[in-house]
Amino acid sequence: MENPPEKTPAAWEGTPSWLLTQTAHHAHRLVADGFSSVRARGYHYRLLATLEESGPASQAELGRRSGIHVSDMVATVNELSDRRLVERALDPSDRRRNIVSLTAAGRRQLRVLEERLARTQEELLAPLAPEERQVLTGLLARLLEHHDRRSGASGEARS
Amino acid sequence: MENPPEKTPAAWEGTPSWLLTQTAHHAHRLVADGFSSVRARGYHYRLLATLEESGPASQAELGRRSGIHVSDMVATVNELSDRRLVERALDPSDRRRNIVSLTAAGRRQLRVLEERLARTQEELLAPLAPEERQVLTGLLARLLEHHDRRSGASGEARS
DNA sequence: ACGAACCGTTGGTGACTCCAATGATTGTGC
DNA sequence: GCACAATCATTGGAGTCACCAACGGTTCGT
Repeated sequence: MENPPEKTPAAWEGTPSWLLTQTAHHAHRLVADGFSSVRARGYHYRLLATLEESGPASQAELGRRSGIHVSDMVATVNELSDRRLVERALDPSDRRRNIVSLTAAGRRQLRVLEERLARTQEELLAPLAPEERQVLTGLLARLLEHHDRRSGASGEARS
Repeated sequence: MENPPEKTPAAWEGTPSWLLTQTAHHAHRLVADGFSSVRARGYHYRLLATLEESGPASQAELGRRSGIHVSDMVATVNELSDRRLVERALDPSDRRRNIVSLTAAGRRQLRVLEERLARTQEELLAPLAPEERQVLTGLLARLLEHHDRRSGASGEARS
């Protein structure tokens, strides 16, 4: 051709939304890669971590706590209970519910995932100085809180 | 129940990767919402913008320029050409290729999408002061560049 | 006891990304 | 010139994350 020399950096590449989503894509890939080496994915970690933090609960309750949609919770619990990382037991006091709880193996798996996750954070923020990392997380946290409030506003378990 | 009072903020909620992906999720939703009101999605905008910036090209070439996977390019071009926003013509000099080009309607649509996108950026960054916005985009850009280099390293059409 | 609300489950949608395989076409090496 | 390699468009699939509608079973409020 006769017009390719132009190295146009693409209009959208400077937009905050692009920077955010692309960086997040890298972050997600790093996390997923770290998890996949132990046959896990994001939902697995979130569920295990939620279970350890707030204890056994019904799937609906866990969904509220972890932000995982109830219908996705089914598959997640299935996958984890197939590998004996969580246990699904009937609630004798309410036969609608399954009470999901962490097994010893699940707790061990969680430790592994936490370690993987921590290493990923390092990798993700590698090019930034400690100070800059704080600035970044601070700004992101503010953005996140702002948008969480106006839409969804999840994370309310309190009565 | 009898044990919900604990308001555990969840371990992962402070991790940079969580903040990033969640904020990006909001960003993506805002952008998608803005686009969907004119029946468009991210790929449509990216393709239209790429076409305007670097001119008509084959689908493979457009894929390289826009970062859209070739197999997704097919569907994207289909959708846009169905609505006469782009044109798919056979390349007389190479019968393997389709030469995709922008129509007048496509250019108009691009103007609309750009306007939507710009408004979305405002919405996204609403809680941040102008100075903070610059800091954020700067940090994100550095992260993105870093990770773009080590993986993929796409965006190289020049020799 | 009846209806409302809740629970788990199934099955589907959508966006974005990526991969493998295929047939047609072009270019290259010999 | 011809066989082989490379390129192009296309199809079909996968995987992650998120969300929705509907179902039957269960419990709760009235």
